[in-house]
Amino acid sequence: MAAGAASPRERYRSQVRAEIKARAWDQIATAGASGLSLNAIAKELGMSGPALYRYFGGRDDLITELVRDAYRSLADTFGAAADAGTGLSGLARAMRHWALEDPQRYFLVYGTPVPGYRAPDDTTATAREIMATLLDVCAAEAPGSAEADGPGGAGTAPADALEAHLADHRDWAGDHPAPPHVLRRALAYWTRLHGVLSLELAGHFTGMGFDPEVLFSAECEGLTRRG
Amino acid sequence: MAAGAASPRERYRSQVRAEIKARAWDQIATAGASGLSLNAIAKELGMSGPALYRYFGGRDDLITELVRDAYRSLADTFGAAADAGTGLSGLARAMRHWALEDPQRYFLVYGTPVPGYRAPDDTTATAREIMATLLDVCAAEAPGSAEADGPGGAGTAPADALEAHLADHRDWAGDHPAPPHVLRRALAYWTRLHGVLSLELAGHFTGMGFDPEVLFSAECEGLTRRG
DNA sequence: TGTACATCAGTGAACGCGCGTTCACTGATGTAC
DNA sequence: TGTACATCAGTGAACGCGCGTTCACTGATGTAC
Repeated sequence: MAAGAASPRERYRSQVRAEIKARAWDQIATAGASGLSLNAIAKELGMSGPALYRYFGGRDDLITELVRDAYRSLADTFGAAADAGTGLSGLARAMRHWALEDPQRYFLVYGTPVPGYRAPDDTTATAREIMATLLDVCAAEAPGSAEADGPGGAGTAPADALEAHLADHRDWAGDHPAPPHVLRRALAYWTRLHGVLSLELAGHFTGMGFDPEVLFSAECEGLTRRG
Repeated sequence: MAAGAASPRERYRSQVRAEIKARAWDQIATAGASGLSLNAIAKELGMSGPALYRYFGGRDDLITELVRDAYRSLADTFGAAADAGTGLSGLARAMRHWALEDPQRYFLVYGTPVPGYRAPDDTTATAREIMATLLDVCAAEAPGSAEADGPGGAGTAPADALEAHLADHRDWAGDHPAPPHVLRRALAYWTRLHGVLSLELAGHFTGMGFDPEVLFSAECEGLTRRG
């Protein structure tokens, strides 16, 4: 932190900004993102509606900022989990924890897209950072060759087709040196986690009788060990 | 159809009801479920706002009806795919087709839950019907014993733990005679499909460079064949 | 076939509401000399 | 240290808007005799 000391005004400003965001998150948790209201936030903060325009360009700007923060916090969570050296399943558990901690934050990123809205451009970079972390951990953990994969892994025609396809379509991996079978595993792992999480968070397992965590664990390990 | 012939009035009524719903779907596709407006629907239909109250109790009733229809149409799609005898991957492809046909319909069922709203009770029954169909097809296709599963299948500790857990927590399967390893495979299959679909439909693969369909196919076959 | 009545689709005015946002203004806080 | 000025947080009134919903009413369609 080499930046000059923030002036009192700047400190105050960012404090209020943070408070506004906190209230915004509360509201999203209560009424969903579409129920977010500037006036309601202002009221909860004990100030008048128009005051918020000192801090955000408007409702859309505020939401954009929340989306950005949500992406950022997942990327950080991922980064920390990778540094902890707990491997792929550590990454998965970190993600599940992050999601359960605030389901609406998860949904703001991975939930139903609102038709008109476009996420800010820099989230793409953050999304790739997340994938890069996943690829790092995946590469470190992967067996040296594809044939170590089992059912659903290399050796089945569609999995081979996918690996071949990914070898030629790896924009999302940037310049990561991961070989195709790692790309495939990372991608499959990623989607499987989201499969369990999105259903769990949306409540589609409630009333089914089983514990989502057990299912999650099984999906966690499914791609990393073999039977 | 043994019911008595519908009176002209009844015919007209259900026609208008259908038209209202159709417009509602259009609107959801355009602005998301939260942007659905009775007045706007009425305007598009060339009638006044209050007229809709002849057909639905109000906005919430209309949405509830749409949710019910969405569940029903997926259950029917599943049923037809099962009858077609195209196996598990036929089921999966039918589901993907159903989802791509109208992403907002998918999201109305599996997307971000709106915190206050509760789905109508009878959707639970439809949801179980869907799982029952999945179990049927899964059971027909499954190898006779668990040991035929590969990596991520039986033989790994978490997968065994899941099977054991499911053997004791099978409310969702009703009285379906499927053995534990079929329960596990059905559930894993189900969540994996949703993993790819929810990310694809929400647009998280756009700009990544690969074709979601290839990934989907790989996940389709992953649990059904072995390498 | 014709008349009397009931049903019911649809209208138009009105209700209260909360929303995002603008604008001119006040008053406190900081800065420059 | 004190004064003059600039910055800027926050207010309150007002704007137009679209929303869901109610209500009394009109007029057409169906039914019963």
